[in-house]
Amino acid sequence: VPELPEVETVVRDLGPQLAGQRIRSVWLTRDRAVLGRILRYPKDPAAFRQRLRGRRLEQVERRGKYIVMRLDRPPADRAEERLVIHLGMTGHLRVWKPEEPVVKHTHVRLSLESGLELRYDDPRQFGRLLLGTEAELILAGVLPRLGPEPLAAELTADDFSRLVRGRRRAIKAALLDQSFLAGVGNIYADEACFVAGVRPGRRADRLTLRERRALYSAIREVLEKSILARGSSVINYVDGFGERGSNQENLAVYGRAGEPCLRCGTPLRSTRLAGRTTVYCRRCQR
DNA sequence: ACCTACCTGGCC
DNA sequence: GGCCAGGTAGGT
Repeated sequence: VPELPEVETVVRDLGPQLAGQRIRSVWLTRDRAVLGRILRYPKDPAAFRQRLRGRRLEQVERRGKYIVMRLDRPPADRAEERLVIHLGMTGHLRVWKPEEPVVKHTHVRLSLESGLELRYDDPRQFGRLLLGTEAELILAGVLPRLGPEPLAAELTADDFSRLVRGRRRAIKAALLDQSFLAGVGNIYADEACFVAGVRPGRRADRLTLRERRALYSAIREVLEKSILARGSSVINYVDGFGERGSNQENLAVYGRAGEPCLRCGTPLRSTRLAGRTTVYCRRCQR
């Protein structure tokens, strides 16, 4: 579900509600099988609870599709720990009033000093929670290395161009690879390729300089536009307040297979690429 | 650099 | 009942 714009929206929503809040208590589902899938580090639910209880949430940030919450320093002056959350396909992270009914598939609840509750629900259980220092999480192999942030000012068109030139796979496969670029998923990969006029199946290293530049701008454009629209709620994405985004109304190709291209009217084609449904216009995209 | 698996739920 | 879904990991 959530790609960069959706995660960014959740992070911006949660920041003010969570920053400075101490965690009073930690509730975890008693379903051990579910916990085993979701708690990636520490694996032991008791250890996870104990390490989180009483800690203060300092700041909420995003890295790729990950939500990163910095925690206050532990007593013994050890390195700073983070609570890292990936929403998978169907994860939701929201602040609730304690009296509000707990929705099905709620796996984690943190009660805060403010009296509110941070709840994590995830029907498909593809999301995950990690808690530890950066070194610890990297050592445990639970934090994959991520490529650059597509919206970072440091990533220039030339940088991007160089990265693309070095890949031999389909450009869309590269865009979906989080170690190549962090945060783009199936929706925005297709949308960016459309805006850039590039077929998703083109080999990355065969794109022209012009096309690589167009793609660089297109990626930033579709991501920024979606952030402004508070994300794409195609199926069940909601923001940190439980509200749907509106960027699904801006999507030109994703989910529009067979419908006329908005630019030329040709019916959009659907194919399978990198294991994902891929929609493009065979006339506008070369 | 591919597949397939991992889950639930919605739609045909 | 089967297929599909915005995600990754883990095996080949």
